[in-house]
Amino acid sequence: MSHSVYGRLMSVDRTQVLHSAAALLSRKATATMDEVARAAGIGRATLHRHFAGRDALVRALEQLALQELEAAFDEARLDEGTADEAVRRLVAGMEPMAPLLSFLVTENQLFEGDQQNDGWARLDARVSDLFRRGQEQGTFRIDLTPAWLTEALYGLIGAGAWAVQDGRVAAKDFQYMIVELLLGGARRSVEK
Amino acid sequence: MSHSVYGRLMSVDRTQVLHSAAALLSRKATATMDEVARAAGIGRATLHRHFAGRDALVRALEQLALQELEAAFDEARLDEGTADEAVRRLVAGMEPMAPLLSFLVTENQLFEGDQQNDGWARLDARVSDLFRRGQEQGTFRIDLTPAWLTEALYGLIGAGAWAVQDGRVAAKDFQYMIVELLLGGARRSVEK
DNA sequence: ACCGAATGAGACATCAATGTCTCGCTAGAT
DNA sequence: ATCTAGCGAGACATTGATGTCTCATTCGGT
Repeated sequence: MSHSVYGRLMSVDRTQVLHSAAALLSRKATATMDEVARAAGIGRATLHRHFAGRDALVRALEQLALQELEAAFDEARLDEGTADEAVRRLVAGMEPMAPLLSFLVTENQLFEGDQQNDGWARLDARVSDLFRRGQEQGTFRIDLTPAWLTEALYGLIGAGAWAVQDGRVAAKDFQYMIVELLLGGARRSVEK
Repeated sequence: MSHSVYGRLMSVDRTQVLHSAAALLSRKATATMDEVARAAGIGRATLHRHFAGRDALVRALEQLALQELEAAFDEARLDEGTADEAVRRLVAGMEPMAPLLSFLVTENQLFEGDQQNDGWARLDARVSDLFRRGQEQGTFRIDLTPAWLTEALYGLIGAGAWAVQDGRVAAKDFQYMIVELLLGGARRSVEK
């Protein structure tokens, strides 16, 4: 009896398939199952063996995103240091999954009417708490609700990913543009 | 011979159909032609008589959005008053088409590889010019490029539309949240 | 060297959406 | 009152993606 990581043989790495699917779908949301399979370098039948259908694939992508986001949030240590610094660490940690995020956000129209996956609620709460902490510490203005700042963060990350992919913003400026707009805003502040 | 507005009889109002299609598609981007027809209160065959196919429908929606955005930009008088005030007028004028905008932005993955519709380029240029003007007048920081601020504006409007539709932000706060974040940012400024 | 599990390729049925057509009807013009 | 353009409803063929199956092959473990 052989058992590798998960107790059985694994020729195709499920995670690797998901990542290439994410890369493709974030560029072409309507990509076919066959295109996803080819992009991952596997056959369509094999893709079907691992993910029952397109829905299952999207669900798996969502789970992957949730898991990686939780990890990124942990690593960003949202409750340490100033809220400013925590936001910077957060954006930096989220950059690698910006394309996947923007795909899932648009795909989340699937969940309209359905129960919201509470995994997203947990993440939203963590970000909201961060902004709330910044407000309580006097760093952030209190007239913008934490909920809105959370939405704005996602929106700006999506816009940034799109702008970079379209060549309107240099990839190296991704974090700076988002963080500076979110934290500092377009209006010039006398402090700074 | 009879000729009304456009030289012939019109039982179904093409613009009205497009607006209801926009309302539906912004909520459910994968809506079927049949669903679009039902939402507009017409038959599927009739919808097909007016728009050859789904592509043609999306193109028409795009043209409608371009036309209404141009009008909104004109009415916002982007080159009058301070850049701040112009941005406020701009966001106010764009609010009614926020859902349509967010739909088209995600749908614009269709144009990947194709030629970008230069109508969008014109609009982008007008917004970019506004931000550039604000920079030259010393109101806006110069380390955020006009191109990025333009993308951010679209991104925030999309995020705002989504947040409102999802009940996370009150509709009446839509303009305020977007404008204040875009102009003032999350970091509290001593002036204000 | 052997064996079995998993894969790739392809065939196949299914299904949903699309696009086209016909036909009976109605509203508006004359 | 009549006529006709345009509509709704439905039937129909077509298309493309999906999901399932089979079979030969390959790769890893023993």
